[in-house]
Amino acid sequence: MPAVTQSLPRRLAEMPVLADRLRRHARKFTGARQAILAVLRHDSRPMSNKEIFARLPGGLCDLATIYRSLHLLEEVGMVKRFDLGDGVARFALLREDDDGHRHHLVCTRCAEVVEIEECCTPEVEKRISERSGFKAVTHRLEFFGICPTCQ
Amino acid sequence: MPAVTQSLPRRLAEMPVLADRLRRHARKFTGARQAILAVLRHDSRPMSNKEIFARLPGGLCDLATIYRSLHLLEEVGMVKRFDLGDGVARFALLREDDDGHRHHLVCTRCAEVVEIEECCTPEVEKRISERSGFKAVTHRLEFFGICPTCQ
DNA sequence: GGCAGCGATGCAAATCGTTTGCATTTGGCC
DNA sequence: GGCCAAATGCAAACGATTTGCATCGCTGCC
Ligand SMILES: [Mn+2]
Ligand SMILES: [Mn+2]
Ligand SMILES: [Zn+2]
Ligand SMILES: [Zn+2]
Repeated sequence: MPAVTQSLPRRLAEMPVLADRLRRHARKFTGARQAILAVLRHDSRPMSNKEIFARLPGGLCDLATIYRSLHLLEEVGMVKRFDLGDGVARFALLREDDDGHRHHLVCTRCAEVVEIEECCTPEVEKRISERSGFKAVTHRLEFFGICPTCQ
Repeated sequence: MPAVTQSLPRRLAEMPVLADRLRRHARKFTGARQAILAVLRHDSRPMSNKEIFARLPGGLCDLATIYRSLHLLEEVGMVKRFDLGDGVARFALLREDDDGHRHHLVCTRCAEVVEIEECCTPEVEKRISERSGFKAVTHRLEFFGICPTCQ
């Protein structure tokens, strides 16, 4: 049980609100999507397609549908994609006013994931942009280590 | 032509020295490995297996051999693996006294890669370790943006 | 509430990067 | 030169993700 400051539990949107966000984008609120959103709402830890699939009531939908749904949810800004360095995409629900920028600490033994509150690069990003001539500079930062349990 | 400060050209080991580093680990200095190291020595930008393969004199070795060779070179600390976020592993030669810790700025349009000199997290890493109880904390940090050419 | 139409889904096959089994070759060392 | 473990070629296997296509089911509209 890592002692890191977890970000405060953000109030998660109710299902009808999520349905609305989808319809606003001319997307359907299907059974599969409802179930996927329910899973993501239940646990804020970034989850892979397979993890989500495994938590769905048996055979509710095909794995391909999960992949397609998460793409769509990412497009409309309802989920954020994370790359924790193991070649598997993970997703977490986003509040409507959240850009999802955040970082994690991942145990390299058991893959436990802890959200990190720091973002060390507010001004660094600007400095890099100025020096390089690159525009729209963003960053991806993840920490790795061995969790207390695995030590 | 990005204006970013490229890291100073580090003196690269001569081929015989590289051969030696391999033999010291009881590994053979084969034709394939010699060619792969030559490619990496010629261009310090992190390169994928396929990129290296493409620069090798026609059919000098199989792609599988490149994969195996890079694993081995990584094991003995002669190359460093980078993950620039596109699902393809890239590798760069390491000097004997270099741990290879560095960061990059990647153009999301044309994939141009620029090495970044900053590492914003010397003390952050320690703070995170203390707060989380995780040991051996490291980090991976990459920047993304749109290069001058692609803007 | 019923309907048409477009978006969504299931299923299977395809992709892509990477790994691996196995028979064969080769570099390093005496 | 010869031995032998290490290295290689080739093709098949893999795991994550994507896609083609026929079918199905939300939604907006009447
Ligand atoms: Mn940040
Ligand atoms: Mn760093
Ligand atoms: Zn752990
Ligand atoms: Zn570019």
